[in-house]
Amino acid sequence: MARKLIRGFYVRDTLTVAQELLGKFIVRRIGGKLRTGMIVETEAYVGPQDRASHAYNGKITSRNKAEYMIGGHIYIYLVYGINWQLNISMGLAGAPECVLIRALQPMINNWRPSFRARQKNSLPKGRIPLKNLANGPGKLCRWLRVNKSFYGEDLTKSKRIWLEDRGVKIKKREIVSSPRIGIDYAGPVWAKKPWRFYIKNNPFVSRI
DNA sequence: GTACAGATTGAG
DNA sequence: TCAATCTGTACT
Repeated sequence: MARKLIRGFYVRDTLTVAQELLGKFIVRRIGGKLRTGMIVETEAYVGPQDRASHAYNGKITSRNKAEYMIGGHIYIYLVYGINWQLNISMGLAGAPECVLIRALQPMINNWRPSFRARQKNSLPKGRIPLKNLANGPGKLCRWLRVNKSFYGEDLTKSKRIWLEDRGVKIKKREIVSSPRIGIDYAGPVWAKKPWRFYIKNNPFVSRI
């Protein structure tokens, strides 16, 4: 039933994969337990021509070099000093393309974090509505407990994080595309590209 | 060495 | 509406 996504899935056209990632599952092993969420929102970044991409104009730095890896590797970085952003490299080695995972639908019915969990994740006290657990790129990284230590991780080989196809099919007409979030600096042409994708009417997307 | 802004978030 | 918070990057 559940099939782990293999290299071939990621080594394809980035805009296509960004849409096909909707309905796929991220599985994260923490200790002996699995934490799973269905991807409901993504954004595509297609360097080097994309002004919104960290790899615009072919720029390579120690921060963004994971973007150039062959599809299926994690490109993760910190924004605003606090929030990690989980990206997956796409395409062939040397192609600076990636997909940002913006929101997950957590695969749990209810969740009241333990004191220990709150400490480790800097989570607020009390019950956290499922809806607000992973409905944003920074929040889902906190929930999955991923950070710089996952930089360059191979999703097809890792024992602590990978992606699965569980047979959920998202139809074309269920996919909404819109401009990407927070990239006005890229100028009107690139900021307007409808490269943000999310599942229509899904309550777990970061915003409408 | 220093300055500056950001693929966000949560509080007010 | 705005501050938090820190790293990468550019420039002196």
